[in-house]
Amino acid sequence: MILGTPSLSPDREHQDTKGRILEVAERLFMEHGFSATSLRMITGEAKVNLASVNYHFGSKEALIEAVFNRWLAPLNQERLTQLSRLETQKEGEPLTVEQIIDAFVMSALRMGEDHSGTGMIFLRLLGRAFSDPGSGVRSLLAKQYSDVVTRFKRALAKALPNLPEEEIVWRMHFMFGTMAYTNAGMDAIQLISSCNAANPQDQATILKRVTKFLVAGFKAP
Amino acid sequence: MILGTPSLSPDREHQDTKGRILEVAERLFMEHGFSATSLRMITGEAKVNLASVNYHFGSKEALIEAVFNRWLAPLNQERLTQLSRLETQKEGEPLTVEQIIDAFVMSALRMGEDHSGTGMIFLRLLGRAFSDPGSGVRSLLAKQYSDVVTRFKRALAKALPNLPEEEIVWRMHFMFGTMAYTNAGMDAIQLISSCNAANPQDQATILKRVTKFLVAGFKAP
DNA sequence: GTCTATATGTGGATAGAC
DNA sequence: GTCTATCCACATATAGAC
Repeated sequence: MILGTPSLSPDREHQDTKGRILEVAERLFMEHGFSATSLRMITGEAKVNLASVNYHFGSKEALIEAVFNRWLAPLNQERLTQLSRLETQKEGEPLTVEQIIDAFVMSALRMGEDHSGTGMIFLRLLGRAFSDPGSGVRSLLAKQYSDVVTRFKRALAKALPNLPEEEIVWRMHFMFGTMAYTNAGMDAIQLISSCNAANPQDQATILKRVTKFLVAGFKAP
Repeated sequence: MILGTPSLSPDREHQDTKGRILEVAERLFMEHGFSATSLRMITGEAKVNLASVNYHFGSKEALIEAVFNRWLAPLNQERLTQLSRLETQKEGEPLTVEQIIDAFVMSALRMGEDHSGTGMIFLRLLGRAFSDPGSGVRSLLAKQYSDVVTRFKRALAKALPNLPEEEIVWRMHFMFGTMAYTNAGMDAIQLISSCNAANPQDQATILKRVTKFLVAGFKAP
C-alpha cells in the first residue's frame, strides 16, 4: 500500500481527496498527455479544490510521480515474483522463452484486471510515459525497471544461449516498445487500420496475441 | 516538394524563415513534445521573429501539421513504391514476409539517411506523434497511413495465407508500435537497460535488428 | 515579410481566512 | 484540510508601424 491505492468500492466519489486526485489525474494524463493536462482540469473533474493538489502533493511534477509510484512498483514486483516462481519450479534449468515472456506480459494483464479495471488505465498511461520526454518520468521509469530488466535479461540469456547479450537487450527494447504502444495506442488501431477487424476486444485476447508475436521475435535466429 | 523541403546545404542558418521554423520546430517537438514546446522556444532557436510563425503558418496547430506533411507523405510514398517494385518483379506471385517488412522498415532508413540526417529527426518525432493524443496529429496520421496499411495488409495476406486477416492487422499494429518506439525511445534504452550493450549505433544496424525481430513475429504460427 | 507592442487567456503556485 | 482570491510567468495570437 504505497500511496493511497484506491479501494475497490464502486462509489469512488466518496473517496478521500488525495485518492480522487490520483485517480482522475491518471486518466486525464493518459487522455491528454502530461503537459496538456492542467491542474484545473484535474481538480475540476475530481470535484476538489485547486489548491488541494499543492497541499497534498506539493507540485504537479510530484503528482505525476505519485501517479506512477502507485502502480508501477506493484506491477514490476509481480513480474519478478512470477519469474522467481518459475525459476524455483525448474530448479536451475533454463526457462522457455514462452514462460519468460508470459511472465512479463501477463503480469500486466493480471494487474489490469485487478482493482476493477483501474489498473488498465495505468497500463495505457505507462505506454505514453515511455515516449513522453517532457515530464521527468523517464528517470523514474529507469529506476523502477532496472531490477526487472536485469532479471529478465538473465533469464532470457539462459533460454537463448546462442543469442549475443546485445541482441537480447535490443529485443527487450523492442518488447517494451510493443507493449507500450499496444497499451497506449489501443484506439489508434482503428484510426490506422480503418477496418472492422481490430475492434475493442478484451485485453486478454490482445495480450495473448502480443505474447505469441514477441516469443517468435525473440526466437528469431 | 510539398512544403519547403530543406535544401541539403550544410549552412542552414541561411535558409528562409519558413524553412528554419520548420526545421527547429521538428526538433523541439521531438525533444519536448507538442504542447511543451512553445512558439517562443521555436522562434528563439530559429532566430526569427515570434510573429513570423503566425504569418507563415497561421497557428501553432497548423505548424504541427506542416511539419508532418513535409516528411510523412514522401516516406509513405517511398514505402508504396518499394512494394510496387517488388510486386512487379514477382509478377503476381506472393512476396516473402522478409521482402514486405524490409520494404516497410528500410524505406524509413532510406529517408532518414537522405537529407543529411534531418529525416532521422522526423522519424523519431513520428514515433512520438503516435502516442501523443493532444495534438490533432492522429487524424492526420490516419489519412497519411491509410494507403500504406491497405497495400501492405494485402501483400502480407498473400504471403501468409494461413493467418486470419484479423491477426495480420494486429501484427501490423505491433509493428507500428515497435517502429514508433524504437525511433522515439532510442535514448530510453540507455535509461532502461543501464548496460553498456545497446549504445548509440547507426540506425542501419538497429533497423536490421528490428526487421529480423518483426519478420519472426509475423511468421509466428 | 519583418518587427514591436500588446491583447487576452491560462498555466502553476501560494497567502491567508476559516 | 479546505476554500477564495490573487500573484506572476508565460502561452497564443494579432494589430499596426516600417
